[in-house]
Amino acid sequence: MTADPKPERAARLAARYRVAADAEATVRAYTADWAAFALWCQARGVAALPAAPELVGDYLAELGEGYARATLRRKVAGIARAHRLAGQSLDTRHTAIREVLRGIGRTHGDPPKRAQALTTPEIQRLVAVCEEDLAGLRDRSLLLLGFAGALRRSELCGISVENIAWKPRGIELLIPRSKTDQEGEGQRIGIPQGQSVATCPVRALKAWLQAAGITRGPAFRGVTRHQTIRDGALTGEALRLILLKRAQQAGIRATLLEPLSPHGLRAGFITTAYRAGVPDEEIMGHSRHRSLTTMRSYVRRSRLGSASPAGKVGL
DNA sequence: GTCGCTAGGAATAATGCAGA
DNA sequence: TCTGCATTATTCCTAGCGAC
Repeated sequence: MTADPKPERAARLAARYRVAADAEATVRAYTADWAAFALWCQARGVAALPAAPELVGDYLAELGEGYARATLRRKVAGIARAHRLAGQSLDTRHTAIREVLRGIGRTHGDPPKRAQALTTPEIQRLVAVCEEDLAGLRDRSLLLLGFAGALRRSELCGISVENIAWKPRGIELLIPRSKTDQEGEGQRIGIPQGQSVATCPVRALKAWLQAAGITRGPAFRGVTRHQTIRDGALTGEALRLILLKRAQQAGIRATLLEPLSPHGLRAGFITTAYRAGVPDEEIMGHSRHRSLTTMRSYVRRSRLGSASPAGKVGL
């Protein structure tokens, strides 16, 4: 009797889908975390699998002074993940792990760095330094669309011409996949025309696409200094470098706790919308936040400005 | 050699969810 | 409602590439 090939195929498919279940970034991070822990165990002549919570606690304590608590937490998740894959278990809530993490946080904890919120005045300054050549048109469009759409850098770089629906009063943008849409169901946001021609994201996008002759594929691409357009989409890192360059030209400076990054476009939109009195649910609908708490973390930052209660007590 | 990127790795922030 | 956890995206840094 020959074996039925179907179960074999099903097993292969299942294995392939198990691999695809986690994002590439997660797999990369967890693999590195596990490799580092295994090496540490090997150097001490102890087994990494299964690891006792006390051993993981010792590992964290040794790493403690060099890493942020967020990183240590992820390392624990990576080690636990390796245990699950091997059919073992690691109690990440064991006091030997939890108390070490808490202790490291209390002893060496630094305030987390957050992207500097780039609000309308900063956007105007950034846009003003963009020239009328191809790179300038592209950068202006990138900055305005990223801000107006409250887009993450991956979403901004991932926009293709096919995802843009031109409407009489603006555009409708289809975000095919995002951090909060892992299944790729797609989310649509509307970007209306701006009141000022100089800062209108819709006009800026149209100007860039027309000048670059882009009619399909990635909307935002590399531009060489000789004004030729590359084929592929810009990477997130390229976007960050572009923002840093424009910020330097515009005299916008980063601070130690609030560095400049493309995420500042998103943070800036939320901050500006909140200051303008836009209701929470409308902001969340546009920024595609599912959690009010997360969205409000941006709102708290905005209160550092004139809207802070501390600014209203007559000091 | 310079510019404008891309690629890759390590570290860290952002995010949503489950459970207390 | 708050907190902690797990997951994922982003940041930062460095090296390298291709076009001029």
